[in-house]
Amino acid sequence: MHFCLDVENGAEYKTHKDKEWLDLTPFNPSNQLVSVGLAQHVNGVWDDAKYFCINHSSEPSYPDGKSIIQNYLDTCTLLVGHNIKHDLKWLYSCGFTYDGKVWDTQLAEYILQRGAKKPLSLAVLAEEHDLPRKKSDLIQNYMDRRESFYNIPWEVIEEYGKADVVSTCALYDLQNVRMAESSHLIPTAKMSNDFLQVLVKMEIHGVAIDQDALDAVEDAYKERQTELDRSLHERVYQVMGDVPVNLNSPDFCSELFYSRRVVDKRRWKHLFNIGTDSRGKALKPPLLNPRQFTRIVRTNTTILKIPKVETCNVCGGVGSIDKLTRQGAPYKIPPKCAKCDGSGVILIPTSASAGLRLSPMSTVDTSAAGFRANKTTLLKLRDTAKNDFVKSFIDDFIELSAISTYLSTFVNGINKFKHDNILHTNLNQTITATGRLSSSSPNLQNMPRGFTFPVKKCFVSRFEDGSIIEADYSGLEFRMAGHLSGCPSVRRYVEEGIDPHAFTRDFINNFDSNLPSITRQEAKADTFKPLYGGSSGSPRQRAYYAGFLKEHHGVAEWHEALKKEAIRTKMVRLPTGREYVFPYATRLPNKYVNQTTQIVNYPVQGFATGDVVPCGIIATDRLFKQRGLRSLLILTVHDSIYVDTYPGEEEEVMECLNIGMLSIDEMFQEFYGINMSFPLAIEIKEGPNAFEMKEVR
DNA sequence: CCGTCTACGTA
DNA sequence: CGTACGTAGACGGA
Repeated sequence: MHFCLDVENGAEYKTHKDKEWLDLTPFNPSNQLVSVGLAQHVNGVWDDAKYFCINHSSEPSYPDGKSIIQNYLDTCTLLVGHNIKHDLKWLYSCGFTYDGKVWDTQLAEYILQRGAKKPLSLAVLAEEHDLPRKKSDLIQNYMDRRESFYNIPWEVIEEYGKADVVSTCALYDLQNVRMAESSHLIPTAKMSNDFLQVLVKMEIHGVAIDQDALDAVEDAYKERQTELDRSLHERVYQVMGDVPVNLNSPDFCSELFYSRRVVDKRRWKHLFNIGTDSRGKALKPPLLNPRQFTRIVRTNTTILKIPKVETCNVCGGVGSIDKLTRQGAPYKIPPKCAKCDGSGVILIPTSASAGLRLSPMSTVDTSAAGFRANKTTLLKLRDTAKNDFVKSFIDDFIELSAISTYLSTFVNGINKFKHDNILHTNLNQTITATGRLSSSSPNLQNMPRGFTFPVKKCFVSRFEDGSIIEADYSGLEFRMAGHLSGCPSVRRYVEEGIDPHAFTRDFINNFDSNLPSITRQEAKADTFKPLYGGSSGSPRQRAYYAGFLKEHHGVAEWHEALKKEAIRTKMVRLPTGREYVFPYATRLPNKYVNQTTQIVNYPVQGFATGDVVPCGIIATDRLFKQRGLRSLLILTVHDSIYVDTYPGEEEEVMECLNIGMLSIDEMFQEFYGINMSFPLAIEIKEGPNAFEMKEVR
């Protein structure tokens, strides 16, 4: 029996650090499940949606609503919904159970879009395909007034909610037709929907937070932040004089480091092609030789001077002026002095140069406010710095910037989103162009790497004497590039146990012994660059990139084949059937193929982290269930799985990870009917928290 | 108030 | 012509 389902729920506006955000989750005790709408597929058509009140301020709850819904779920074999992960989280959190399959119309639409990042809301899709519409205008006023669904009149909710179900049913019917026309996408849709059900569990489990550990790390960071802030402000005063200081401001930092002020920001942006394209990617800077670059910089900036502070001669230092209203009364808030902008002082430039006088080297160093003050640019220019004052300033500034991010994004992020010491991140399936997950609220995919980041001490087991176990695929993207391309040399590297990143490191370090050597971690970027169509860099990097494609010539040949496929079909298809569209793939007169870097990257990224890893996670989840483990899957970060391990289950959890994550061949047979016999390997770490992890043999 | 830009971090 | 992401703060135009 097939059903289509949609829930409505209460949502609370929350405040954290003066910022407001809407909490829609079932994990917030002030949010309630308000209603459930259900339509049933009978004799090939959807019946009229039934609508149940669960919790509402004025409407009595539907008599036996919960058990009626549970009875439907018990007979259901396919549950359809738009963004059904949200509905399932609510149902499970309210005690409902469901064992059948799901079909998320949003997820299916995402797969049908083939990497084109177009809107996926039910409203837009209904409009686009001329389906029965959502009735968003019914609730718009209530939403604007921030009325909770719990308080919106019941008749309105019922009409709105039923319309959502009807709209979703129609979209599902249409998708059946479109999927039949592109039947190679069906296995990906089915796998993704199975994966969705594991993700629901992961999000509900969440990560347990040790608040004391988090507070301790926060205190340590804040102490260091205060010290760096004080010391940097002192030094800024020496080189800038008595000016307003904001080390978070790109505008101020540009002037501080480069001693120049942009005359006309609009013209500056135009000159250096600063901005983002329709997909949010940075535009390419213009090609200028050093002479042209220097000339443009000189003619469009003024040199900054240390100002002398004088009392404002208009307001006499008060900052406001004695102006009366038309009625002759004084203003409640006296108008600001226009001359000094309310500061009471005016700054007269002297002949002394201000700032740290770094010289930008090229267009890549420019930004909208002038010049970039990020880690890479500053480290690059640090070598050209005239004295130790500048060098140590740069070091301390870089450390402060990092600590500020750690505190504002990560420490605050955890505190902002956790519910009762459990952090339920969102694992989003329909965001990326490639098919991998994204993570939000908070983003747990961009935490600094484990052993470098003490904040991870707060990620602990919820079980007394429990532990955190993490398993990740070794060199997955490199291996899958080898599988997809059939490159014999990549396969040989894997079979002979050659570490590709160590190889890269040694190649680059042996190229010229006079240059500083790089670490294995740093070499990773160089391994991936040629794999994803990159070729520019320093002489030793370029030599390595050329060497990579010569060594792994199968990869180079595959890149050419992919480009041809993209030009011919405007599409690239993976062995799993997943597709990506490249509508502008053409060969330009200079032989370069538009969108090359995406054409060669998407298949590897998508296959490895969008097809292989989800299959490994589904398999691991099945093993946990079969063995009745109490340990919980709690997170995945692209090529890794985290488990909150129940004490005593450590060995069995590691066994499940080993079997599950390495059963891709079987999983691919099941979902896609294809072989994936390329050798895979995983590494397993265990610890009392996500910081103190030790590799387990 | 909202979009753009910069910066931080990850695989 | 490495790719893919999310979040916070500053800024600037409505």
